[in-house]
Amino acid sequence: MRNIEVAEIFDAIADILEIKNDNVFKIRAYRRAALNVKNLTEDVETLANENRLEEIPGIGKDLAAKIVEVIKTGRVKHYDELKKSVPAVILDLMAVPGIGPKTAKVLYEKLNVKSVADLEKKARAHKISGLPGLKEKTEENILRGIGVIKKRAERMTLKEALDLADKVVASIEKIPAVNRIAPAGSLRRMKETVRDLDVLVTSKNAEKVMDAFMKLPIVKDTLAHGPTKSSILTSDGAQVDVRVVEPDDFGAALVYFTGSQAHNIHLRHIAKSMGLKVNEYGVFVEKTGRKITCKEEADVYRALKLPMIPPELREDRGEIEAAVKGKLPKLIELSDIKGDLHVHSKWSDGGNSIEELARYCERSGYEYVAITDHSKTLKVARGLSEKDVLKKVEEIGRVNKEVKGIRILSGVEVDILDDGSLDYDDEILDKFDVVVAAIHSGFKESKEKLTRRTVNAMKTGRAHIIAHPTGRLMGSREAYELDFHKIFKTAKDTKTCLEINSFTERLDLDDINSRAAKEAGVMLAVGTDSHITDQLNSVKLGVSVARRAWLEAGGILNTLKLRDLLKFLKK
DNA sequence: GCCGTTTTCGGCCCGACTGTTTTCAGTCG
Repeated sequence: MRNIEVAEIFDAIADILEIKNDNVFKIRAYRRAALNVKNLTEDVETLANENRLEEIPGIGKDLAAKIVEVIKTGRVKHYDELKKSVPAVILDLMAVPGIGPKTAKVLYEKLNVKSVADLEKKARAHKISGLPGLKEKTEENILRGIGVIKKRAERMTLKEALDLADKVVASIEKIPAVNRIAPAGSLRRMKETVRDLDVLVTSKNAEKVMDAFMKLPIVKDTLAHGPTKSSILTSDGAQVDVRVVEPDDFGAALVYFTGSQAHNIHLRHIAKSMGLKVNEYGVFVEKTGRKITCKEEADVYRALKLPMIPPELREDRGEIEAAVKGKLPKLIELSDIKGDLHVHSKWSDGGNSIEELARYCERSGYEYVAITDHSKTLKVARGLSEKDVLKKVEEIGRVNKEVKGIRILSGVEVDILDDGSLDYDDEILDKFDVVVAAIHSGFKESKEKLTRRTVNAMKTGRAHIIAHPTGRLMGSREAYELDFHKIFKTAKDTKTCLEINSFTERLDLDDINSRAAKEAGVMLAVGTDSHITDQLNSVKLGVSVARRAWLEAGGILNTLKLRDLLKFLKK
C-alpha cells in the first residue's frame, strides 16, 4: 500500500504551504486529500491502474497526477522543490505546541533559531521577548510547549485512554455544578490510539465547573483555562480537554466534540446546502437565526434529515453518503459475541487453568470458548509437544463434563512455519475443534514471502482462522507488509477467517484492513488472545475495531450460535 | 486545489482561548 506514503507527502506539502502563507483553501485541499487517501480501503496503486483516482473525494486532476508520480517515481517533483524553499528547522519548530507557521518563521528569521534545543536555550536566555509580536508570555509558553513535547507520552493505546477516561470522569462527577458528563473525541470513536482525552460536561454554571476542574488533583499543569473550555496535563503527560455547555445543548456539543473533524466539516457542508448552520450550540436557520435545540445527538442528525450515525463510523469514510441513502450498516454489538476463539491456558503461556477460563466465560454469558495454546515450535511460549497436546485435549473433555452451561472447544494457535506449512501433522490437527494459525517468526521477511506463508497456510485447508494477520505491536513493532489482494482472495476461496485480535497493542487487522476484508467477502473473527481471565474483557476493543470497519454481526464468525459454529468449523 | 439539482468561477466549517493588541491574528481542535 502506497496510501500512507502519498498521504504523508500531501500533508508535508500542506505544512510547507502554510509556512509560505499560501492560499488557506489550497492548504485545506491538500489536508483533505491526505486524509481521504489515508482512509481508503483500496490501494491507490490499484485505483491508479484503473484510472479511478479522481473518484476519491478531494482528488482532482492535479493531485491525481501527483499520486501517479509517486507510484511511478517514488517522489513528487513539486514537493522536492517546495522542500528546498523552506528551512527544515521551521517545520521542526512547528511541532512545539503553541508554535504555528507564523511564530516559527519569526523565530527562524529574526532570531536564527537552529533547532528545538536551540530554541529552548534562547527562550531561557530571554532572547524571544522583543521579537515582533512576542513578549514574556510567549516565551513562557514556548518553554512549556517544549516541556510538553519532552514529557508527552506517545499516543495512548485505546485501553489506556479508556482507563484514564474512567478516572477523569469519576473526579469531574464530584463537582457539584456538573449535570451530564461524557467522554468524546477519538476515544468515543474508539480509535486504536488516542492522543488527548476530550470530555464534555453540561452545567448551568460553566465557569464554576471550570474553576473547580482546575483544582482537581489530576491536574498537573494548565495549558488553557477559559470560562467554558480548559486544557490540562495530567501527571503522566496526558492532555485532557474539557468543554462545558448548557444542558439543552448537550447533543449539539457532543456531535461537535466527538468529531471527527472531517465528519463535522462534511455535516456542516450539508447544513449549509439546506440553509442551516451547525455549531456546538445547536443547529441554526441561517436566514432568521432561529435555533433548533439539540438536546441529544439524534436531534442534530434529524435536523439535517439524517439518521443517527454511530460514533465509530464518524470518520468521513462514506458514512454520511450511506446515511443519506439509508444504507448505514447495522453494526455488530458486544452482545452479539457468543464466545471467544483465541484464548491461552496454563498448558502453554497463559495464567489460568482450562476450568478457570471456562467458568469465567460462562459467567460472561458465552456459549463457547476455544482454548488455543501454542504449538511445539514456539518454545518461548511453552508450545506443546504432540504428546502434551493430546493430554490437553483429554483434559478439555473432562472439564466439559464438569462445567455446565458452556462448551469448551479444543483448539490450537499453531505456528505457520517458514514454508507456510503448519506446526503439527494433519493427524494431530484432526483432534482440534478450532485451528488458529499464526506467524510468530521471520517478521522481517519480504512482503512476498510473508504473503506466501500466509496464503500457503490457508491453502492447507486446516486453518479456520489466521490470527493477528500483520503481526504489529503498536509502539514496538510495525505491521509487516502483505499483499492483501492475494490474502483476501485466498481467505475467501478457502473459507478461512481473518482475525481481529483484541489485544490492545495489536488490534490486528485494523479498522481499514478489516473493512477491506469484509468488502472482499472475507469472514472475520474477533479473538482476545487472552493469557489471563481479565484480558477476556478486551473483546470490547476488538468489537470496536469491527464497528469502525462497518461490520455487521453476520460478518463475524463468533457471533454464530454454537451449533452453527460447529457446522462452519467442519468445513 | 477542489467542486457544482442555483454555479466551470467564486466559493470553500466554525468557534474558544491566548497574547498582544485597542479590534485582532495566531493557534488549536
